[in-house]
Amino acid sequence: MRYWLIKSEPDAFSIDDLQRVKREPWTGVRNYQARNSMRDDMQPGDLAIFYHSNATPPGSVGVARVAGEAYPDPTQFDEKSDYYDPKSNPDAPRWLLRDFEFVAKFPTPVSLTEMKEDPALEGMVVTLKGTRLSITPVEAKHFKHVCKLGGWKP
DNA sequence: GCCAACGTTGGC
DNA sequence: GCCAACGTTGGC
Repeated sequence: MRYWLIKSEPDAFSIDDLQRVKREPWTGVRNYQARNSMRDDMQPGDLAIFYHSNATPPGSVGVARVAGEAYPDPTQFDEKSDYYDPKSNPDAPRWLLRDFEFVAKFPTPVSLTEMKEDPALEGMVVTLKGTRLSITPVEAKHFKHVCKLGGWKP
């Protein structure tokens, strides 16, 4: 079992949206490192902190679960999509994704500021300066601590 | 393969 | 809206 953090802008897709739809394909990731995490490193059942970026305040708001295996992101072939990638070949798709299932919304959201100030979360990627990666691995102890701060028991 | 220019992310 | 960080692109 591995742990992850996935970022989403709540204006585009929030934890409430995930709670409503229950399961969502994580479309639009166009960064190779993040793609490799989804393609190679995730296992069905892994848990991920759901993080709101570009929010007020930014922070961790819940938990999602990796649902199923990696498959091609359909938006890369959709000319009308913002995520259309004309260089991606349908015979060898460049962008793969996973579905995520809703697990929990934290009773108490954990702001980025709070995470940065907490010594127990030292070294967690999302708290480091200049980290723009939308999908990052999370250590088990960090995952558990964020859940505790959020008032949720795994 | 270097690296300058450019685009994007995302906190503030 | 600003801008630091940093990934990508493309000329050479």
